[in-house]
Amino acid sequence: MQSKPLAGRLPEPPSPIADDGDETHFCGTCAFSSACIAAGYHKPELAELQCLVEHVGPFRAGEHIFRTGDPFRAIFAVRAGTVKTRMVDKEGREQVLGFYLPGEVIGLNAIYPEHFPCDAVALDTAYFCRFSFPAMSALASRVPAVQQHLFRMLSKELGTASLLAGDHSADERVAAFLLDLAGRYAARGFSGTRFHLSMSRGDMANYLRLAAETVSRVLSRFRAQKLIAIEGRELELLDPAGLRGIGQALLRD
Amino acid sequence: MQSKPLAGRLPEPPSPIADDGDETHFCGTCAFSSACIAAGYHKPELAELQCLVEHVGPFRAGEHIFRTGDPFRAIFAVRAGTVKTRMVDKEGREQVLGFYLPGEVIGLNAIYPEHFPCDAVALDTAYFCRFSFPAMSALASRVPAVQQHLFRMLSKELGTASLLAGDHSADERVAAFLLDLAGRYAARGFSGTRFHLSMSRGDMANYLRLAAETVSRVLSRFRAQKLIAIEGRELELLDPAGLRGIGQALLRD
DNA sequence: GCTGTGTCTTGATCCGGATCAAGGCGACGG
DNA sequence: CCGTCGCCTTGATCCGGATCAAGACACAGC
Repeated sequence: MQSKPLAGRLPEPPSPIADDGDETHFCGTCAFSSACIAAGYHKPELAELQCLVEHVGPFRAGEHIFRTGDPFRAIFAVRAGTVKTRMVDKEGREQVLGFYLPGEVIGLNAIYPEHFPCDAVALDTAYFCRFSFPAMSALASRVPAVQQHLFRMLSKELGTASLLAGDHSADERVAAFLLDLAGRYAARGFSGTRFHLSMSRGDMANYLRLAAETVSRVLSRFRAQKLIAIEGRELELLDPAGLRGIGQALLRD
Repeated sequence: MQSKPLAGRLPEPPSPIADDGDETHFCGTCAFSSACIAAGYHKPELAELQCLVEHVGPFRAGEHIFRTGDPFRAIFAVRAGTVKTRMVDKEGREQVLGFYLPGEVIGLNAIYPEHFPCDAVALDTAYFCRFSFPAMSALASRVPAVQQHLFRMLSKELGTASLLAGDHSADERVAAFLLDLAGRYAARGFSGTRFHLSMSRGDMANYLRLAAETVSRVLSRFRAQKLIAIEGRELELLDPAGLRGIGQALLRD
């Protein structure tokens, strides 16, 4: 089973949400926040955005937010915790498609097939905002900022998908992965130099198309080279510039 | 430079377009056709779809439809010919992101960054419909079917991006690639068993994260196993079921 | 005709990372 | 307390595909 082996985990239940807000405000870290800001908080349409949102959770580590084949009815914004999405082929082999941090959105790849093409699994205790997609589409028709925001989120995810497309060395992959996580944490207002890796080495390796042993070796080497400090899943980037030098081929090509 | 080494190429200029239509009809093979059908051909809004379209081309093999960094103003539907999209890192290494056949759309990954994150290069003589994106967005706000279609196209491309995510053998990759192309040709009304490979072995290999030599060897082996007939870039699938058996791990996991 | 160029194919060798194997460590349950 | 179970780390070996190399072929230009 999934586990949370470390004693000192983030104290999520006490303060799970950066800014849950009142009736007219939205989570400050949320991917939709800029849509709200662009449209203005007080327009009546935004009240509808509140109406079509449903807070769901908590999900414990290992629990599914949705499963492959589930009919698509909503997208989910992560309010707290971390999620992996994955596909499992008929031989039972898992392929991790991505990790999603607070403020990021899962389920966009289900619009076209109308059924979720992958599983979403909580890596730690996680909370979500559930947006009914039909309601969201209807709102998008009336509020250009919401439509534009959906287009942008979809397009953005296209870009990240092509990030790990190339064939790169294990060092490049791991360095780029750590920097990517760091940047995403920083973009949401968290520390971009010290953070907790919510995923196991195995998930990380699977996502990066490496063996878990290789990831472990690379991390050990990076530590020996004073590029990072890492103990279990607690990570600190000691030399982001050095990592950038290693991983640059994968970043903003 | 790019070349078209084979003498007997498709006679594109004579009949480049499957169904170019009149004022109220659209290319039958076009990715937008279902949006038009869903909305009905005769609604006045669809006349606007005609207005915001501009036919561009021809582009000769090797010419750029857009370049990395160009400001994003429009998306392009392929009317005839084939396109590759690619990123080139600062060391000059190329990474092919995808190939686009008639009826498919390029440029969706530029919405978020607002600049094209990649080059689009014609692989043979190619023609396009250019859709102004601001106009398209405005139309999408008024015609739900257009909005929905854009969402679906974006979401669909997310799915294909995760197709080549896993780590698979060279045989699996090549088999899945050939079947993918076959399926896309068939979906547009072309033959799904005999078609021309517009891309070089090098581009194919680059896209599949293999060496060109490996692709060449795999194709030779598939030919020896009577799975395919291939001569230069002319391909026939002799045993699609056999290929499916090899590539199934990559197809609709 | 000859020559240069780019593409494709095939063979020989090499290497990065996968795989196999073993051991450490912390958490948990008896 | 000990035993089990995951997860992580490190070492030893192996292999698929990259790389190096050479040659075939078609075509364009002179």
